[in-house]
Amino acid sequence: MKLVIVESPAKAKTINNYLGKDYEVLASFGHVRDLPAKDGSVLPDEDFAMSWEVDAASRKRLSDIGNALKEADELILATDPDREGEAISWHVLDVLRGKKLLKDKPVSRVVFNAITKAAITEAMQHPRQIDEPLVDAYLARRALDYLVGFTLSPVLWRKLPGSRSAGRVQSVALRLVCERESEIERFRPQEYWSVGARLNEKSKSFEARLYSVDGRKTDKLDIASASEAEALKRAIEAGAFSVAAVDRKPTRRNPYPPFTTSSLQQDASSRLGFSPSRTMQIAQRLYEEGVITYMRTDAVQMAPEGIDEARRAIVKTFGSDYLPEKPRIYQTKAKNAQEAHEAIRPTDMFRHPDTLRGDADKHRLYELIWKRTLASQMRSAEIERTTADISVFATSRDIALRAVGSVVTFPGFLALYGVEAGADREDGDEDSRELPPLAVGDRPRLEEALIEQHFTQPPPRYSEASLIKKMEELGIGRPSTYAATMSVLQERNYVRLEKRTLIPEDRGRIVTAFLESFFNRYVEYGFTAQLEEQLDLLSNGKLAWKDVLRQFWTDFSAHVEEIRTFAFPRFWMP
DNA sequence: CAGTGAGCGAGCTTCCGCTTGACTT
Repeated sequence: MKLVIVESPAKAKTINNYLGKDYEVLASFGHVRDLPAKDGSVLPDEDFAMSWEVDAASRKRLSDIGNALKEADELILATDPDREGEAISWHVLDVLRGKKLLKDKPVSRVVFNAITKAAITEAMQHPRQIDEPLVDAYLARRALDYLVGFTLSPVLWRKLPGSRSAGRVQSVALRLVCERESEIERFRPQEYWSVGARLNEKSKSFEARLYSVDGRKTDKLDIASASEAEALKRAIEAGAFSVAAVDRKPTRRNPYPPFTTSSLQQDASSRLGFSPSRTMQIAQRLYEEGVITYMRTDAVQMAPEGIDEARRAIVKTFGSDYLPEKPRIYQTKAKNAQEAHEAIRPTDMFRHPDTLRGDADKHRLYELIWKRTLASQMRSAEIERTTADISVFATSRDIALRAVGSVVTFPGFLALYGVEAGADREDGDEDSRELPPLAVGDRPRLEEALIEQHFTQPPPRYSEASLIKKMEELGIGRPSTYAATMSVLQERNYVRLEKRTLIPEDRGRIVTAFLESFFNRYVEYGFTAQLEEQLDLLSNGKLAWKDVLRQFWTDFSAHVEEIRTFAFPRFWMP
């Protein structure tokens, strides 16, 4: 019998089915050990010695694994194919060796990117050993996070009473919220006017907007006062109209890629009103029931089986007109993506949402995943976009208007997964606006000249979901921790959630101001990205992990000492 | 003499990332 170790029990169950009787698959339930949450867990002065501690729950798991190992003649470590996965294998192996349970039994490491029979069978034929440089990169990451957090936090306690914590991830997330708030406070709304006309041709009304005045194209903010707008309105009212040019252009809109953790959290937030943590709780249940693939992922790729099933489901549901000739392949754009899993998708595309039993939230989330997955493989929507240039003549000014309309000539994926209003383009409403059939030389008549006052708007506050999206873009945090980071910022009273937007508390803003002033390097938006570059070199064997840590610690500790002993003026203390 | 209050010292907080139950409500 061969003993296989993976991290999650649901994954263990699936793999057990694929591998059959000669194997026993057990779950480690995540990292089996961690640094104790107290001082001295990493000792820079003792060559960065790290002390590991097995918690009570893991102790039980490890003894189960140990007992199974007694009956087994081989150990196969099959945790995720990324840095943290390699570390889990290393931790498990290190504990088993420490207990002298391994004897002389062979140990190997296998990795697969999708939990499918083909991928696992293939992986089993290519075993390797633990990737030590990758484990080293984990050790450097783990130690650095500990040293930053457990050094900066006490400095904060001392200098800013009431503050609670700082860290590589949470402090940057907090900074994003605070900087956005400052932008909003600095923002001065600017007045501008839109000018246009409601015209009529062949008994059908349509709207045209001001395009140019005296031969110069007008920009959004060009008409800044009521008097200018009214002058233009009078000129339009006095004029006559002629269609000078009509341009019809077919365009297409492509579907979105399948869900990652971050994009699922965003869409569940905007379309269903779920918080990221609620989304993850529901997704976890769907995963445990075997209904969806793993929900903590940064990959947009689907296993070939998934793509194939989606394509067959499209034909069955919509007919072959909705199926593109070739499968769509998506590329991950997120920085720092590890792509240890595939995208989040239904495990069975023929499991229609309406057949899913269970509560309403589960049904709604599954329906969103099902639709997004299916849509991601459907044909593009085809849209005919018409642009009509209309000159205004017989009036005091040289004015041109432009009318834009578009008609969906083939819905494609839009039949299933609509584009959210205002989601990614300002002129989104024009997608559905239809123009009458216009031809050059037509003389539409004026129904009404239109002017309207507007003010520019400040940037919006972040929601939990949009902050996570931003963090993902910066490569900060991981799918397994996005929701947790949102909770930390609130528990520390650094931010509060109001109408699903994040508002920084005074305490959060003071902490951010302090960190920006005295530890700017460590809360820069690119700090994690720079760290990741070093970790890449490390995992390629081009750097030694202790050298990376030593370089970091030399600068960091000297700087901390300087700030820690600096006598702040009394007024600093709140 | 009892109550008050100044002053002192001890103990506590804290990171990120991987994973579920075992808790309570």
